[in-house]
Amino acid sequence: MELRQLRYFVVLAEELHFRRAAEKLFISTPTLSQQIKGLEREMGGPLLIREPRVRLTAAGAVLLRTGREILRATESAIRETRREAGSPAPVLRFGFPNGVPPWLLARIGELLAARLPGARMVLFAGTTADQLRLLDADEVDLALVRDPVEAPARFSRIPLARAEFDDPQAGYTAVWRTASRHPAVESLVAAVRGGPLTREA
Amino acid sequence: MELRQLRYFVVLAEELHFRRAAEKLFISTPTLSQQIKGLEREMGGPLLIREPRVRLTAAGAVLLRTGREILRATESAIRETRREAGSPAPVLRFGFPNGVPPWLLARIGELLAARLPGARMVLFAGTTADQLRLLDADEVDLALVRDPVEAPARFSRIPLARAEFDDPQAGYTAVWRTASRHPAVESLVAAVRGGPLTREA
DNA sequence: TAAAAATACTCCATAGGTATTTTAT
DNA sequence: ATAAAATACCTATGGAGTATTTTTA
Repeated sequence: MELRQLRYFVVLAEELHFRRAAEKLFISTPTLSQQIKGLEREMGGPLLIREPRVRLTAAGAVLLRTGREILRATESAIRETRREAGSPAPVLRFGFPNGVPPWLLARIGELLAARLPGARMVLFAGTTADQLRLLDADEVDLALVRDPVEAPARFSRIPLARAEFDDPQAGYTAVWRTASRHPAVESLVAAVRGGPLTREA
Repeated sequence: MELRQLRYFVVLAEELHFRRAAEKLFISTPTLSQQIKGLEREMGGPLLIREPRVRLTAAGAVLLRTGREILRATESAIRETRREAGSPAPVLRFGFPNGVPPWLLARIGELLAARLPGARMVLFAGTTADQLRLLDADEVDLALVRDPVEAPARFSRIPLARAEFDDPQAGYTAVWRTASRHPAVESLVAAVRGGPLTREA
């Protein structure tokens, strides 16, 4: 068992819906299916009944209870260890364009909290042009910009989400200074790496 | 943070020696180094002082305490969930040749316990020829045989350890029926996959 | 100079993706 | 007809290996 599987399972057990859970986790449904199957094999039986509606089995209920406990303990361990290491709770200065879908900001906040317990986000709204200027001036650590982006080489980027309701072509890309070693930036990029999230409406 | 990193760190914190810890974990020292470094990056500071002797930092001590707690909670969660799933504690019927180094049996037992809490091993000693016969008769699930092995196609195999003190050429290979879906066999093979363990005397 | 940990690289298992099928409402 | 989950297949990240260097008793 790995914590990743447990994080996935707990979200799925709360949502009781593969697609919604996968969206919350910034992964695809097949990936979620696959990871849950792996967990079920290790547990020696199904954790969820899939029909007619997704619901927990007795074993699933046990793993939800104990799993939450483990995740809570993990966050607390990270927080305590970081504090003892003299590492201050990281603050992510985060720029975003006007009109960004609120759910996207919320998801980013949740991801950050799960990876770096105690971390804080400071938000800066502004146009895409503003974002790049703030990045350059080192006034934000990470910026969300609307596609298409032309980012100079000193910036790194990763596609984050495509907002279909807005414009089929318009998506959002996270941009940061390549030189940045900000732990929250690293965590977020690691968490999101691999796949843009698509969410309708 | 993943449980794998925590398992590695706890063993390392107990051994206070990279090579010995790596052996216990059936991995190489560079792999251990790399995983511990990843953990240290996430914690924002060193967990161990490496010179002149490996010892814990204050942050490392915190992570050792909390990490043990998390691993204990994880084992308990697995055991409870498996019980609720109606999955009986798996019993691994394990054949081994006379003269196998005792530390190898002990390591295999530890690995099994970590992956499948509550699992039991039933041991069968005998010659290599005995082992293959027992496998064929489905009287053992997994057998350790001395190299070189000629195993028919219906058997799968994975190199486990090379006993250098015995004969530079002599190693041990784990063999099981390819058709076997025994959870303990799968767990052990997953745990060991990737690398033979070499241990002197 | 021996032993321990870290680097430098290479490799591959598997987490994760897209496309498609199956199943149930 | 539609939506949800699973399946099939492919890609590529990063865990793990071997070989080598650095460092310190």
